[in-house]
Amino acid sequence: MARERITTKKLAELCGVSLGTIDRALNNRPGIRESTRERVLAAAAEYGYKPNHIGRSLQSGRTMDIGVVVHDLDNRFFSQLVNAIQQDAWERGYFIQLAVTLRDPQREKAVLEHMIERNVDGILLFPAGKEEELGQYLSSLPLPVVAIGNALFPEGCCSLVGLDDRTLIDQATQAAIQRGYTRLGFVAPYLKTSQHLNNFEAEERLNGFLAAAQKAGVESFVLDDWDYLQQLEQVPWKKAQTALICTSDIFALEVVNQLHQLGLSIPQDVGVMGFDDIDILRYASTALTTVRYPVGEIGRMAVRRLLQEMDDATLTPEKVSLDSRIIWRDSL
Amino acid sequence: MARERITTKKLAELCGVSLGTIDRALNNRPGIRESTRERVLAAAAEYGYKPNHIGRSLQSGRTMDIGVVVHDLDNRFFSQLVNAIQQDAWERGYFIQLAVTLRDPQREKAVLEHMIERNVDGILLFPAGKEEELGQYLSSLPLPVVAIGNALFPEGCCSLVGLDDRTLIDQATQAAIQRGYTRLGFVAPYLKTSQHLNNFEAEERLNGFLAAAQKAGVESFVLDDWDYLQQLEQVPWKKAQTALICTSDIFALEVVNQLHQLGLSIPQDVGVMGFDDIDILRYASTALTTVRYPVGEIGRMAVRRLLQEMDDATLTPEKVSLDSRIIWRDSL
DNA sequence: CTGAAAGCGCTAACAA
DNA sequence: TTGTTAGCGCTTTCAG
Repeated sequence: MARERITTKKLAELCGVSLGTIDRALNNRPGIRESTRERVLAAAAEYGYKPNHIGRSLQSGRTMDIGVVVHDLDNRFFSQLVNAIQQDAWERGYFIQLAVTLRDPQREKAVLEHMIERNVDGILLFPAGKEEELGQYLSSLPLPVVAIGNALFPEGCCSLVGLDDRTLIDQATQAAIQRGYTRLGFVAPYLKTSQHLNNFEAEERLNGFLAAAQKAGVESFVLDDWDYLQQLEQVPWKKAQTALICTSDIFALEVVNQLHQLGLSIPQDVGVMGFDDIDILRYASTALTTVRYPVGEIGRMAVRRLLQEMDDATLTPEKVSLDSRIIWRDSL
Repeated sequence: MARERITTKKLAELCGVSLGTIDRALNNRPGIRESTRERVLAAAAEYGYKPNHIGRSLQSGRTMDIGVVVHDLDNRFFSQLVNAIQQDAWERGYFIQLAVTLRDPQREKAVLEHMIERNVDGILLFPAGKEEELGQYLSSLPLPVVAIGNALFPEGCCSLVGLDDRTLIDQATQAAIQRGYTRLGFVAPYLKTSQHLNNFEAEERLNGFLAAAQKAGVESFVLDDWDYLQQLEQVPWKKAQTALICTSDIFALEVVNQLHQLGLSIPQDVGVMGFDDIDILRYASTALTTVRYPVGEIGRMAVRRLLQEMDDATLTPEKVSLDSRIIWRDSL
């Protein structure tokens, strides 16, 4: 806690010049004698002048901040995402304002309002709400928003960067079938209880799963509620070679724990496939086969797209799907 | 992308009143006729007026933002920390500006400069630099800084919220000795290569380890370089019951992987103790005994202390150490 | 090459 | 009860 911040005005007094001259010196503008510039810069250094970004923002109408809104950070996926975004944004000269929704559409709205009041130049959002209202609200905002992962309804109200979830799970399911599994289970615990939330990704994955199972004509079931671990106790594993396709690695790891509890071996008795390829799989009790979620690339792509839209307000919403692939390990 | 934002000035024109009246209506100030207030509020709603935080900040001198600077977010510990901070700050009406240092003192300095230019009201910092310069720099800032985890040198230049690392590891080491281990290894890979960095926590833990080992008079060794996993191949495990005390769970998990590779059983052949109690231990191949790092409480305590110092500039730096304890599981 | 003045959006102080 | 004015720190005119 120390000396007061000095402003351009005081600097002008101290140097005995006008504000215009200070500005020309500090910001490398032309039309100033070299000796004057040096004198000003020397004084600025001496008195520890630091530009006041607030004043500059008010004048320029830009804050060089982008707002990042995700569900939470306890979730490994989001922390990796935010990390990638922050890094990339920093390198492009932008700062991050961070807030979380806790999957609560009300809070999402509140957070977005705060972001707007703070005049961020653009927003990256992992949407929690799915109501039509959210889409309209976002389209009405005076700044660009890019959605990540979850799509918004109605579509087309803002750009989306994510994966082609449906096709990927379709392919993963087919791969499981090719490996000889004759019964397929899909694990997406929150699908049932949070229908009012934006579960675009999970729904797309479910659709991909169902499509593949139907095409192949194999038996299938869906565990879409939070009692999914107990449900596993009821499955007649011996009746058919079963593979469990999970919407995320975390659920897959829980499934693995539970299967071990039940005395079942993986993949001999049951096959398990995850989704995300989170880094902690490295330490897991079973090496999990999974679909890679290129979280870093998605973060960077989202930043890139957002900056484009910030730069050119006439750009129309676009859907960007990144590539991915199955990472084969030991669980399926 | 839609209608322009409306300002108080335009609102005043539209309502046919003055700026002062607009202010009184919008901010619930006294001295305005109720009917006028209602008329203004109705107009504000109709035209979608939203306050401009930038203008307000410039006038008030406060941004209601706090800067959060950590090493990175890939590290689970930091993402949990930031999560706790963000939640708590939000509830107290503050927003988070987030940036990472990547453990680079240069970048740390750059990031802090940006935070200051953006006029955050206070900063929470997990320090990367250790030079005396950083301490002096921080004390010279016109806003309060609270350090988390790592202390700053020279001490006393800002408050610190963390654990009593030395005592905790001392106790953990003693506990290992009581369990019958007769040789003790300490694992802190980065101690050797990053001596120019702020490793206050790790150094304190090393000191605690050495103190306990010396008191008990047992054989001890330290693995302080990045080849620690290879080093494990050289240890004559059969010669004495060995316990490995690790500075963090991540290293402990790597150690566990490597010991398994070497065909050793835990804890029969070797004991392993971690530090942090990160949540992913739940899925790990071995249930790790560890020292809990109360990351949520530390984040909240840091926010609390920072707000106090923001509120009262006369407060003098203080060191806050939170309680912790050993979580006994299967690895030691 | 330099200075003066206006204005970004908001609030606070003072008049009316 | 309402209006007017000045100013937060900075940039951008337009004069000189």
